[in-house]
Amino acid sequence: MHDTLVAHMRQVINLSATDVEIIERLFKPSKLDKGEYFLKEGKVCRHIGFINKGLLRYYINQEGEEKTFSFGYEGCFFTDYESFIPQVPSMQNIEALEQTEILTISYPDLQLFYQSIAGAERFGRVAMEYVFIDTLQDLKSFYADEKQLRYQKFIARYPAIVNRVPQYHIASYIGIKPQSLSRIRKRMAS
Amino acid sequence: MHDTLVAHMRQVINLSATDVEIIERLFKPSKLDKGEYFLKEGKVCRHIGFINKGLLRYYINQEGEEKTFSFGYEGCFFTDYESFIPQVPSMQNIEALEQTEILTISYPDLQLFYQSIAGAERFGRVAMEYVFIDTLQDLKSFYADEKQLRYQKFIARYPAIVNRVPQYHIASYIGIKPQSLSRIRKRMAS
DNA sequence: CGTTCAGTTGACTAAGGTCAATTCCCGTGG
DNA sequence: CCACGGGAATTGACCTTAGTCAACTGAACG
Repeated sequence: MHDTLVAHMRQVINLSATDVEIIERLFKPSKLDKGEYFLKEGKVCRHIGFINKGLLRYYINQEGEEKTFSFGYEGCFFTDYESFIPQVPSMQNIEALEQTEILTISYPDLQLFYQSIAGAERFGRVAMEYVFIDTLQDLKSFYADEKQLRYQKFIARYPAIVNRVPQYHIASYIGIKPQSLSRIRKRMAS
Repeated sequence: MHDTLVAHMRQVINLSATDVEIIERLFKPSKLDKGEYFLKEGKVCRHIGFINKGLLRYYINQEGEEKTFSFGYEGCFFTDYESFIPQVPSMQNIEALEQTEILTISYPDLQLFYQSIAGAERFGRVAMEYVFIDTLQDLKSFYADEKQLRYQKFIARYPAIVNRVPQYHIASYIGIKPQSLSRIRKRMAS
C-alpha cells in the first residue's frame, strides 16, 4: 500500500523501519470514484495526497467555464498548494477522472511528519522543488509556445494519460476550445 | 547590508546572533550594473540571490525573440530553479534593468546554510512555497485571463515597478506584442 | 433503436500578429 | 538653446489564428 510512496521518499532521504511505520500511520489510504471530488472550490484543502493508481484533473471555474490546468496520475503528489500552505479556502477543484487510489496526509499530520522523521523537512522541500520545476516549465510553455506545439508536447510528455483523458479537457489544458484542437489535429494528420 | 534578508528569515525561523554571523558569511554582497547579466542561457545557475535594491528581468530566447516571464525587485529571492536545483545548464537569462544590489549564496554554501542553522531547511521550504504560490497564480492567470485583464492585474500588483520597466517588456510578460499592448491601453483610456 | 454526448466540420467574427510609417521622448552635441 | 539622432510608443492597413454558433457524425449505452 505504501511501498511506492516509501520508495519515492527513499530516493531522497534514508528511512528506518520505525520511520516507515510512522509514514504508514500518517498517510491514510483512501479511494475516489470516477467523478468524485478530492477538493471543491470554497473549501480549505486540508490534505496532501499521493496517487497510487488513477487519474485526477485540476480545474478552476471562470465565467461558467471549467479551465483545466493540470492532471495527476500514478506516482504524483497533489494538493492545492495555494489553499493548503496558508490553509485558506481554495479556488480550484480536484476531480477523479477514473477510480483513484490515494494516500493522504492531513496538515497537522504533515507537521508531525516533519518533526518525527529526520530529513522529512528535506524531503518536503525536494518534493516541492520538483513540482515547482514542472510548473515553471508549464508556465514557460504557455508563454512561449504555439498551441499546436503545446499539444505535441502534451502527447509526447504524457503518453500514458493522453488516451485516458477526454479531448475537451486536453483542449482546455492547452488553452483553446475543443473545436480548435480538433482543427489542429486535422492539420497535423495531413 | 544583510538586515532585510535577516528580517525576512526571522519571519519564519528564529535566528541567534551566531546564526546571523553565518548568514553574513554565506550570503555575499554583489552589484549588477544596468544591462549586466546575473545569468546567461547555457550556463549553470550556481547561486540564489536576494535583491536589496534594483530590478531584474527574466527571459528566454525563442526564435530570436525575448520572452519576458518575470521580474524581480526589492526583497525578492531569485534564481533559475530549473537550472539551480539539478545544477544543469540554464535556458533562461536574468538581466539587470537598473543598477542592482544583491546578496548571493552559492549552491555548496546553501547546503552549508541548511546544515549549520536549525530551521534553515524549513526556511528554504517556506521561501520556495511562497515563490511557488506566486508562480501558480501567474500560470492560472495566463490560462484563464484576457490579455487586458492581465495588464490590469500587472499594474495593480506591481505599481512599484510598472514605471521602471519599458512597456515592451510588460507586453512580453503579458504575452502579446508591444503594438497590441498599446492598443489595449488606448482602449482602456477611452 | 433512439438518446446522449464527444468530436468534427462549416461559416462567420473577433483578437492579436505583422509590416510599415509616424510620432513622441530624451539625451547629446553643435 | 536648439537641432538632431535613436529607441520607444503609437497608429494604420491587412493577415492569421482562435472563438463562436450551429449543424452533423459517430460511438456508447440503455
